[in-house]
This record gives sequence, C-alpha cells and structure tokens, in this order.
Amino acid sequence: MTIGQLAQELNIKTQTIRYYENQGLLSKPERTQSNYRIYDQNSIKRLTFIKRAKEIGFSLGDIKTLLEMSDKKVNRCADVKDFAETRLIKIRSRIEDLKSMEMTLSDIIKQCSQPNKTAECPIIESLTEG
Amino acid sequence: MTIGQLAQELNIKTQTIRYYENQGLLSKPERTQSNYRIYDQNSIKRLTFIKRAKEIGFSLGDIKTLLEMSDKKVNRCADVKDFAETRLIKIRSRIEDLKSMEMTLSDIIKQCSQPNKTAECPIIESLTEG
DNA sequence: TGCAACCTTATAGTTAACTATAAGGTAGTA
DNA sequence: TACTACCTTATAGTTAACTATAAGGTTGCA
Repeated sequence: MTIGQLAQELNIKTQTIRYYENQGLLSKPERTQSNYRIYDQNSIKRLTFIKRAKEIGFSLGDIKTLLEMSDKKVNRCADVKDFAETRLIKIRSRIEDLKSMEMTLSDIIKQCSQPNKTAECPIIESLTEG
Repeated sequence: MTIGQLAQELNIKTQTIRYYENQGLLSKPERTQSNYRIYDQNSIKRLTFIKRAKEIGFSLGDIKTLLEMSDKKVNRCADVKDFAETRLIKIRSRIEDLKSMEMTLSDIIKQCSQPNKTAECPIIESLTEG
C-alpha cells in the first residue's frame, strides 16, 4: 500500500508518517521503481502502536526506545530492564490517577442524573491526595 | 506563601504559575501591600491537581474545564455530564492501554531477569489489538 | 496527450505549553 | 547604604510534534 492509503487507514497525515520515518520510529520502507514508499500490514501494526503509546503519555523518544527494544536492536539486557522499570513505575501511578479520575467523573455523571441532590464536587480531591 | 515558595514546594517554575493564572486555571491571588502574590494550602491542592491531570493526558483546556466544574462556575448539568462522559470513555481506554503496556513491560523485566530464555518481545503486540 | 490526483524532497510555519529575558520595584541583612 | 535575592509586568524564545507549502516527478484514465 502507498503512504496515502496507510495514512487514510490510520487517520493520520502522510507528512506525519514521513516525519516518523525521519525520527527513526519507522524504518526506511521498500520503494516502487518510481520511488513511492510501499507499506504492509506490519506498518499498520507499528503505527497503531505509536498512536496508542502516544495517547497513554509516551514521548516519541520513549516510543522509539520501546520499538528498538521490540526490534531487538537494543541488546544490553540491563538497559532494557532499567528503561522498562522506570516506565513501569510511571505507568502504575498513571493508572492509579486515571482510576481515581474515572471514579470521580462517573460520580459526577451520576449526580447529574439525579439533579435533586446537590452534593459537593470532589474533582480536585480526586487527584490531590495519595 | 510567596510564588517562589509555592513553586519550590511543587517543583515547578514561578513563570509557570503565572502562566496558569493568565490561562485562567488559577484565580487571581491576594496580594501583599508590595504587590506580591500570596498563596495558601488550597493553591497547593489545585496545582497538584493540575500537575497530575496533565500527567494522565489532559490538556490545559480540559483541566480548566474540570476546575470550573469543581468551582461550580459551570452550572448547566447537561454540559458537565457531556464533558464528563466523553472524558470517561477516553480515560477507560487509556487505562486498558496502560494495563496492557504494564503487563508487557513487567514480562520484559522478568525475561531480563532470566537471561537464558530468549522469548519473543511482545511490545508492539501489546498495543496493537483490541 | 492532457489533466487530476497522486507521489517525491526540502524547508518553513503552527500549536501547546512552557521558559527566559528585560527593565524595574522590594525586603532583609552586613 | 549597598548588596543579594526576591518580587513585578511584558514580551520574546524554545521544544516537541506536527502541518503546510513549494517545486517538481508519476500514474491512470478520457
């Protein structure tokens, strides 16, 4: 598939795909004899990973490292472990924060559905303690 | 407390605090007779909320809305509910993605601890399906 | 063959969220 | 009283991550 088709499939811009290639997140793809980039299912997988990793708060730099780990380009086990461990700590605290925000928001929605009750709004409290 | 003390407490820059004030995330604080801003425990709470909401992927615009909801400046229940519901959907999918990334990373750490096994690296798979 | 809709590279512009600088006032201490 | 470390506002610069533009080549179809 061409870059345009890939971009449409994933709802991103073609420029963004080229940008990721420049940044080393995507490897140089095969080309047609007329120099067009060619992509396959694997490219869709990789870009889906990038999109979702971005959504959960990883920088492109982090994502690059994760992809390199996945590609086995990074072989020093200690480095991989260190990186994974520090990310894991962050991920766990993010999950806690998100859960706490989730509870608060669903409480708010419930309160909105019963407009008689005018309970206190606990939004700030949700992420303040702990 | 002064802006400098507040900034130190939360490990952010004084400029950032003033920036948040300009953006409407913090209300105009009291001033000393020499025009210095004065802050209290409540300011710490509010800034802690902002910091953590940012970490879990909210934009400053979203955070402003959440704070306004908290401050009861937004009273139209339907609006609050709509906002909360769309955020809630995003939060839930982020939690799923984070959990899946969490599992993958802890598997990697395990594999690193048993260097004899050279299992496949499932990083990309972690966020591709679903 | 002509033309719209693709593709290429290189480079410049945009947006969000800071971050630094300039120019000057204030407070506490040697 | 002078010095250092604060504070003020306004404005300019930075960084990450795109996003758009310019200038030109390619493909497929009427």
